[in-house]
Amino acid sequence: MSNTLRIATWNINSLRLRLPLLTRLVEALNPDIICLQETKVPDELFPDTTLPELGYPHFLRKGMKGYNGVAILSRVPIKQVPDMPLWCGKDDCRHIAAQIDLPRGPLIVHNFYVPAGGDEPDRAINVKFGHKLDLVAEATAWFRAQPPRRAVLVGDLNIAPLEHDVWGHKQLLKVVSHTPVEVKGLLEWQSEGFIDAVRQHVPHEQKLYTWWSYRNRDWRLSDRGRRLDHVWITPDLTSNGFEILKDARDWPQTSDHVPVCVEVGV
DNA sequence: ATGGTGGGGTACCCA
Repeated sequence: MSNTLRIATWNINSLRLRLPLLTRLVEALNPDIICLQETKVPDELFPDTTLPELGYPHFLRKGMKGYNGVAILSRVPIKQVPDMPLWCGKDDCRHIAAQIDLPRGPLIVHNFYVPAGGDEPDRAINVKFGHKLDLVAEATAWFRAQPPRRAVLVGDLNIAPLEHDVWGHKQLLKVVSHTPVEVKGLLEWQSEGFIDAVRQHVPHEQKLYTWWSYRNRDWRLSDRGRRLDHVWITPDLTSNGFEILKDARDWPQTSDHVPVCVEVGV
């Protein structure tokens, strides 16, 4: 018997504005669990009557006014994992974790929104870059102290770690999201017990993106993408396959990120 | 080299 869960992640860049697009996501990917980042909605304004109609009666959310915000929507019952760290001492709604009780034992789903990090890749002059590095380092230390098992970690991690996770490796070495110090940090975090559940299916010399800037008029033609959105699993789970919903980048009034979905053997 | 486009919320900040 194989038990699987389809787990999707999407930086939706305003949940309220793009609520209609969630229907398309469900039709295209049929996920059991949807992890969202940049919901940009305070909890008291969360659309909690619409989500059950979409087929997701179970959800957790952690939102604030204007910025950031994460949510986990589920077809099956979930409960919030309590007592998670306040990363970098900030209560800025960048992480939420769910527990799903399954026949083989509980599964933990972590949903992260790592800071973008500003423009200048130098923490001496850009506190946002320092914040990004610090959050990644804190998360690394946290998972080192309590090694994950039966866990899935998803989110907009805002770092493209591999050469072919960006359109131009050399061009982007000094661009925030692909600098060596960020890449090193992200890979160290991943090495605390996780496997890249998407890249394991794709040769490393093949380009793979999940984000295309709004600033390119013809995003598909210029194809200056980056793989900023990730799905990691612990080795006691299996990644049976994945989908990067590139077509979502052409949806009306869409996000600059596209959804990523992995079918996980749990 | 620069600026290009979005969202939030109503002046800029953030991506």
